[in-house]
Amino acid sequence: MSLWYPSRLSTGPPGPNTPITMQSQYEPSAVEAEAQAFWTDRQAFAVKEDPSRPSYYCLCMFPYPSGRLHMGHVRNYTIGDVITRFLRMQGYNVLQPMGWDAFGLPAENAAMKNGVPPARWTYENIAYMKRQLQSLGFALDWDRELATCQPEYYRWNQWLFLKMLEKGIAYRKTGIVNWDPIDQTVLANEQVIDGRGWRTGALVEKREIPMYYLRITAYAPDLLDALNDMPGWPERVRAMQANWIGRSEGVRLSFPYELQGEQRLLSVFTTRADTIMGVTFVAVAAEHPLATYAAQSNPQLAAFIEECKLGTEQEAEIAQMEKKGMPTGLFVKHPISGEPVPVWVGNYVLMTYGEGAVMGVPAHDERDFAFALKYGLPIKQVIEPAASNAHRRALRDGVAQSNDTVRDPIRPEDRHVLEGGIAKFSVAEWQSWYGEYGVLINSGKYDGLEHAAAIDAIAADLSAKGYGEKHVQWRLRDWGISRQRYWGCPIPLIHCPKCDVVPVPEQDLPVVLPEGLVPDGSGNPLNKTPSFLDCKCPRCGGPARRETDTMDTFVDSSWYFLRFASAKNDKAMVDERANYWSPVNQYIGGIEHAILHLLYARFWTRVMHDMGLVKVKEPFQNLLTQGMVLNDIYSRRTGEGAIEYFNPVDVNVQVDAKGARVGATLNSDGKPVEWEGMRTMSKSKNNGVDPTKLVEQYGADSVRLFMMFKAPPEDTLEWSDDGVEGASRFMRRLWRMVHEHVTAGLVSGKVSGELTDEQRNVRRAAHSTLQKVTDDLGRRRVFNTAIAAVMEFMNTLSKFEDQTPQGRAVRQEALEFVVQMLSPIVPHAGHVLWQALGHTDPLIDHSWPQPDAAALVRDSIDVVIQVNGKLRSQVTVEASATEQQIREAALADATVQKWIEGKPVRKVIVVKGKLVNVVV
RNA sequence: GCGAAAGUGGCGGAACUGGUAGACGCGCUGGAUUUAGGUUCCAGUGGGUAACCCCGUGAGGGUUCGAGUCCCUCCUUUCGCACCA
Repeated sequence: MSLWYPSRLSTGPPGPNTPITMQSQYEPSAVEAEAQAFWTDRQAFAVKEDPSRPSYYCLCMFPYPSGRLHMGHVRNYTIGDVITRFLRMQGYNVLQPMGWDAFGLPAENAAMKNGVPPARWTYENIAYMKRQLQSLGFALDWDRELATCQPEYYRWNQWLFLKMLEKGIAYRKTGIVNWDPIDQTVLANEQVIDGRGWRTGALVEKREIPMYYLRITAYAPDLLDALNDMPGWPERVRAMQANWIGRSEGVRLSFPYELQGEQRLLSVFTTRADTIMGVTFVAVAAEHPLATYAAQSNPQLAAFIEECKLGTEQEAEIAQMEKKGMPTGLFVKHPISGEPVPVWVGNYVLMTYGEGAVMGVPAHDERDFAFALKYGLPIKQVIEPAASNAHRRALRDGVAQSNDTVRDPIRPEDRHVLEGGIAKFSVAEWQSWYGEYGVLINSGKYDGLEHAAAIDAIAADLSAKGYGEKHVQWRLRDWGISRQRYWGCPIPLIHCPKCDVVPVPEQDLPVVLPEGLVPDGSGNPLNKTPSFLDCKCPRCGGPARRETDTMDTFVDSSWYFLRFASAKNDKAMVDERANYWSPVNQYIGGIEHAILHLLYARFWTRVMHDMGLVKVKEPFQNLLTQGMVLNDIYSRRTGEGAIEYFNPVDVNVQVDAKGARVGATLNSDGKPVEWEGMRTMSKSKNNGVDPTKLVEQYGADSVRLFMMFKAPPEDTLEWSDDGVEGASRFMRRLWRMVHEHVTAGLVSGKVSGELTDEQRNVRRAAHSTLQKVTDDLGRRRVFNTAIAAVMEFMNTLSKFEDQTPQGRAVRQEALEFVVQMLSPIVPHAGHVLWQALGHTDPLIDHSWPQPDAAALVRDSIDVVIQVNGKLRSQVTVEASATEQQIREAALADATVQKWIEGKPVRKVIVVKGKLVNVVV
């Protein structure tokens, strides 16, 4: 239903100077209803593969259907929509799909709270959130919608998992999980609070259970190398991924020992083999076989090991907890000196990284130092650190000469103190040693060698003895995908008492997850569901039991973008259409996914590529990581340490005469509340903003405009109601400007003939604004500066009052530019204003305008003049002025003369078209 | 702890390639319109100073004719750390 021109789009253009009746008031709800109805009726954003046109795949990370859209979603999808609409106007065949990351823990938590099956909760959330998305006017192809909890989707997880199993990419081994002994259930990390189960408060135990892993480590070198060839990704994301994959070159070496009459080896990996003569102990993980052996005859040690096993597996916590250890009483032999080295159990040694054992060199490693100091272990210096940063870097990079002098050596009197046990030296002294490269001392035949040469020599000797070799170690671990939970994709395996683990045959896929179950917190409900559990062994036909573990939800999100491109194919996981659309040209989502999701998707795509399913290997060509949305937090202490949080809309902020914040009070009682700064919107801090209410109050366009204007896409965005108000004010201003113009009669925007100076200036501003906005939206992908440029131009245009036919033509062209430039951001208003300006073609099908080079030409340029680098004056010169002419004009300027009076001019620097610097 | 990033007016930000610091907006101040509030419009708004000018981009050094931008040291804040998604 159209409120303004019921038949405009079918009856052709009005004649020149036809009086126009346009609603004088901007009513966003009516405008948005009309534009959305128009797009829906035409299925304007459903796209087909068309090899004759350049394709563009613009994708935002699909949401978890948590119940309601939050402002982070709105920001994410608005960025994607602006890019989509801009590129569509540039002539691309643009795919922008949407779906739902529908499996996951929150649905189970909701089920426990409300007794509603996760499936129902999820589908209701999807329905609600879909309406919210539609109200924001995103140019989405809803024909390709998918939810990962649908069997039509997850059957292909299962299918590919079985293929991976065949190829050895998927395999079974044991892994450690958090076990709640009261609820008899496995907990996620976020369900463990201070080492206790979130519901039961029971001390959480670690359990080893069989799980399935995907061999992502086999792809580690390729995943790392390819990062160098991904210019469309932010540097920091590539750096984070590279660190995560963590390639490190070093030496794997072994400490021989005798146990129960047998010769064995204790292996460690180190990047600092040059410090090997400084080893004074070896630490092993609590789970290490040597620790287990020693504990058999040592109850104290056994107790300590149990304590370690209770501890966290989380890297962040391990790194920050107190380093504790206990001697095993066992000794191994130093692989070079043959001297006995004590073996300790350390709570900071991870079984899952490397060999589960580390060599301790207290003099040159911070953690080892802390450990040695605490337990009175010897500290032996074996590296003389280089004095200067430059020299240190040179040593590290292997470019230092071996005869480079080492300045500022440790004084000999400091040295001997260290060799006899607990050191009596200052930590400041010692700190200059650790983590540094230098020249070896106290290392026998290796004395005098520098870092790289020392490692070479030591590795060669170890290799000759069979005690070690150079080795490349990766930090990346294989991807454990088993989850002992209900609401996920079933792992398609069957346990047969006779045949062990048997894959579900391909023709029996999908293994459908029963949707009616309600988890109650005591383990996976699938284990109590015989209709799911009981089955026949596909191999022997005997009674068997179905696997009840489900897959990590990162599996679902590792290939959904390929499925969007192969939507609704019930015969295959993906098809030729995926090759038309992929890679995703622009991927947009939160920085919090910088490592895991993006790395898993890169891995999964490579696996599909290697199986010949898709041509693409690297799934995301360009990546934009949008920042978070923050809001103020207001609170009040309510005695007994309890804190009550108040929503910012209920708070009145007091400011001083300059507008600086001086305090805040609660609207309802007028009493002060405390401002705790700005944080991400959350329920617990009561600082959320409901997108639906905002759309009702201001309209989707104002909300979109505010979010794009407030901050660059990658930065955090601070919510402000005043800011949305400002965006709304701008929309009314835009509306009024077009209204005033068109009610005076329509004119053509084709400008020809002689223009006055003012007309030329306005026209130049219009075209240069268009040039800037095109660059900002396209190459730079920043929207706040594009909007600012349009605002600035509108300030110019509002001062232009020329009502001559020529002046009105200039204004018509300018307003058409404004509406077009803003239309990716405020598409509803754009749609209606475009018609108001007399156009019969819908704006979404109109191509993006091109600036006219002739309109951009300037006759004169303002040149800034500095004297000794300080701004002193300004002159206007002809655009064609030579460097010599600019210099003369600058020196002739009266103000400049005053500043250089009596001083000889030493130098004059001329930056063409911009600036002159006179040095006196 | 390790890894990654960011610090510019009262606030969000702009300055893209080393070249006029503070565009644009919010807030604030004064004025016009209005019965009033709101809306709208006009003017002003980094600090110091009577003024000329001086000082100013987290702190301190450096390179340069010229530094928010490049280099070094330090401080603060935010994000990630493998079962939240």
